[in-house]
Amino acid sequence: MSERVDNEKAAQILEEIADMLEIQGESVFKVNAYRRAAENIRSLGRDLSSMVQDGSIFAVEGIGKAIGEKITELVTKGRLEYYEKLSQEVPRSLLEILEIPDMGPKRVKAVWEKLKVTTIEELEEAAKSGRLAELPGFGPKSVARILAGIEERKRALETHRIPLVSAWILAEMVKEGLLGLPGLRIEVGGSFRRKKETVGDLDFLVSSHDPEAAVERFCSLPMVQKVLLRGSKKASVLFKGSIQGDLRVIERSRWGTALQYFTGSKEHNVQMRELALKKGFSLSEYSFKAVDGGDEILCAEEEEVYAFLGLPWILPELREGRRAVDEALKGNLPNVVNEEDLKGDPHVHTLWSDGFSSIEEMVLSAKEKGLRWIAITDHSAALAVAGGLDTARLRSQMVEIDDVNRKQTSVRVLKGVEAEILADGTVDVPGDLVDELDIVIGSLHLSMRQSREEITRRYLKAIRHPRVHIIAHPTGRLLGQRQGMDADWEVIFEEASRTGTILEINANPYRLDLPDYLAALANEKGCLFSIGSDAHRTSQMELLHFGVSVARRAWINKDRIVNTWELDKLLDWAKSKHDRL
DNA sequence: GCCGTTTTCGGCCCGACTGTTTTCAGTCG
Ligand SMILES: Nc1nc2c(ncn2[C@H]2C[C@H](O)[C@@H](COP(=O)(O)OP(=O)(O)OP(=O)(O)O)O2)c(=O)[nH]1
Ligand SMILES: [Mg+2]
Ligand SMILES: [Mg+2]
Ligand SMILES: [Zn+2]
Repeated sequence: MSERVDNEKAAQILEEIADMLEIQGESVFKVNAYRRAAENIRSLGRDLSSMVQDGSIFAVEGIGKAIGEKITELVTKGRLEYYEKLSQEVPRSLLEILEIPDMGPKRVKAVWEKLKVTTIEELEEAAKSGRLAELPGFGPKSVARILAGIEERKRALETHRIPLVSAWILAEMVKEGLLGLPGLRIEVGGSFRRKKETVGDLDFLVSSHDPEAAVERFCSLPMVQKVLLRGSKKASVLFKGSIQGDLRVIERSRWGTALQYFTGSKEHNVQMRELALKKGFSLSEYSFKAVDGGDEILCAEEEEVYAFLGLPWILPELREGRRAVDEALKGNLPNVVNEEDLKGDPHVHTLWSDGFSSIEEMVLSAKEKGLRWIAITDHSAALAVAGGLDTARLRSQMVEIDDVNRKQTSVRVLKGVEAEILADGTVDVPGDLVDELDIVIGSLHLSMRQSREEITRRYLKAIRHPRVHIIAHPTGRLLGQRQGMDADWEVIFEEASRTGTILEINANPYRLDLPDYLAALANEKGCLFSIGSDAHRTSQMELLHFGVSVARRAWINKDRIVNTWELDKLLDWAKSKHDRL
């Protein structure tokens, strides 16, 4: 019996194949082809199995005949002979050694062949016994670095990616610590600037009149646990908490090319550099250099880099993979949403259920943010654990909302509910009051461990409900804590699109749900979106921008996001749902 | 292994830092 191979699993297998091939000494281009295919599969919203069925898998960038056939075998049979054969040849534990800093494929191959080392424990033993230092290319210093890497790995248990919001706090501390450098310009690049939901490290780009001092200050920041590497132009450190920090120092006149480089993604950089080569220039973080040895062109701002290649400036959130340059050349970049475009927040909790702020406090917070309306959407009765409101309490809440709306008019308060989608797909909408509700959110907190088929059926039923306007946090994932539910998202999104049921991008930074890659699929299916703070206290309304980032990363045009609509349009849209069924 | 408004074969981004090396390979960003 074999398990269903989902996209993530398939991507992992392709990455393992890449690692194993690389250890065997295969061509880096072949190895990169597997890595690129894996990366592209991760960004697919559609299930591989359905793409194998209709053959569209072969149309995915970076997937040709060989890899396409392997994926086909993998998802139809649940196993892949080529992978199993490779796994026989290359011990799996060698792939763990690859995770030790400074242990790349060449060195892993060397210790395996010459010292018969296949595990981290054996590597540690070989290092301590002095055998490792005798290998060509190794010496006392590299052995010490490797041992330190092994120790750090034991200490940190898991070197994992951290949520964007946690990185934010650390980044602010680092920036503060560098204040006062002469002529300082600083920006966080990498996945942080691209607003990826998690970041693997923090990448700081700095220019200063005193570059040496910049490196020095960075390496001696109080939150630095260890300096991993330090030169005149860059440094890498391990912050306390085992998150890595990379610093790159650059002349102000080269800021544009440097920021473009350090923002990535790697694939985007490669594509930019390939495009430059086609135009006869070699692009690096320093400049464009004419390949024929002619002039060097410096770019002080990022816009100039893109302009030089005939491209509009590309938003960092769009710079994943190789899509952005292709679409930019065709003039197909999305008209993305900005936080200022949001006129309201359609998902807010209060003291009435499991929130910690009153309706009035939430209104005040919304007003400060410049919002013109919010929807109070406390939980429905079925979610008793979260203090769900029965009909009587909901009626009382409505009285309070009317009252708040009378007292002030700057923020219009909508009457809503976050209604539980029950195990059989019926929605816990309070029948008596349904005509008085402006907005009904349907969401699922109970029986989340049902099968893929059952979850899909539940959502389809909820989407077909004439009163359910928004489906909130569809996958139910909690970053770093809980995997999202499995469901046939393609079918769900098609039905949401057909019925005009709005899909939420939950802006809570531990949810970000829909996640970017699924929101992108829903966008292709023509769905509408709402960005909801799901605030349970006033301060959480400040988190809306995380949802904005997800929407941008999903290439959604702002007119598909209902927060940007005039309120009347949204209310009309909600009222007319039965016409679209 | 993938890919192609100059290609179906011959390319595939470019540079910093480290340690070990007598001139550069390996790793990483
Ligand atoms: N041209 C080029 N640029 C690279 C390469 N590797 C990394 N970069 C650039 C682009 C990356 O966004 C940036 C920072 O590298 P990181 O390894 O920190 O990656 P990134 O921040 O994108 O993702 P992360 O969340 O840290 O794993 O450096 C490369 O091989 N070539
Ligand atoms: Mg990074
Ligand atoms: Mg980095
Ligand atoms: Zn909620």
